[in-house]
Amino acid sequence: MSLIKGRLKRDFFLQDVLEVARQLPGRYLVRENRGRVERYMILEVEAYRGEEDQACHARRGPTPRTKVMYRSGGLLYIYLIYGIHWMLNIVTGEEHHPQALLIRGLDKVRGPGRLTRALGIDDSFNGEDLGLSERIWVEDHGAATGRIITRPREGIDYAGEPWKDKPWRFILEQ
DNA sequence: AGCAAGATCGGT
DNA sequence: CCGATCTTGCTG
Repeated sequence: MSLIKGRLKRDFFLQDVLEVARQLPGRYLVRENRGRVERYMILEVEAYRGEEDQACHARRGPTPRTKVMYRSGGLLYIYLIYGIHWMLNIVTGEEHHPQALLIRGLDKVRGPGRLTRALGIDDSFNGEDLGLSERIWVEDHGAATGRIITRPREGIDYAGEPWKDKPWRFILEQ
């Protein structure tokens, strides 16, 4: 586990997605773009966990789109929703255990579609390695203030019971 | 080849 | 509440 201040290493993202979801809010998403480095505190994430999770894109098994979720943690999974918005996800867990965290909210940039637009993130980031990338990574700046609350995930009623009610949305309240 | 649905957002 | 906009994955 990376306890020193600085970039979170791959081992952090090899944990189970629910563990990463508890630990990620309060950490910083860092984007380097045209020589500028911008840091945004992560405030809200949502966990998608395994083929059995009927809300997870991996519920139908590996496909061209979801194959990155089957790789080991620390890579980005990017997809387009409604033909309009890019969604930013971080793959977690061990290889062959498809999991990902949707980044739903940053400090000053709420909403998963808005934040990718604000940070200039598109499908060219699919498969990007957070441990090695020169343009996007996550930093630990020490303990966050505030508490983390959980809520059901948004927009996944189609998943049915029990998946639609799992409290797998994690929000940092400050 | 055709089609229905979607981890959203902004405007009425 | 509705439309935008287009990829994905299922069906045949």
